[in-house]
Amino acid sequence: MDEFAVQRVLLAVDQVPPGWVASYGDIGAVVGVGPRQVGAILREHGDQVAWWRVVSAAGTLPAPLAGRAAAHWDAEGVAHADGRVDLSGHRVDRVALAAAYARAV
DNA sequence: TCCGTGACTTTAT
DNA sequence: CATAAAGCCACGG
Repeated sequence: MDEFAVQRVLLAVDQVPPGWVASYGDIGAVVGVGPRQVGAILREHGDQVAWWRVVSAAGTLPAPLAGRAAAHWDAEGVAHADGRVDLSGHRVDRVALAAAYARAV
């Protein structure tokens, strides 16, 4: 396991503000790892960050996770239906995320 | 080193 | 909207 990649991914997820979401691809592009690796990292260290703010490009998450994320989405005002987030109005700008990440490093 | 696997993505049917 | 296919990258056997 590449611990440096883990740290970068967790830090990037930390830059997603409440009420907003990013896709695995967004996070991966910012920290320089493949989207699949982002998922693998969140699977093991997701409990340390706001994992519900990271969803697939289609706005979905595996069934069990979508169920638990729903409460957070409601609490933060993220529009969603049938376990699927509405990315049209809550997806963070990839450039802004990269900038926030750069400041946080 | 080859191969299967996965919280993925994009394009084409 | 549902499938399929190909690309993707790191990990473990």
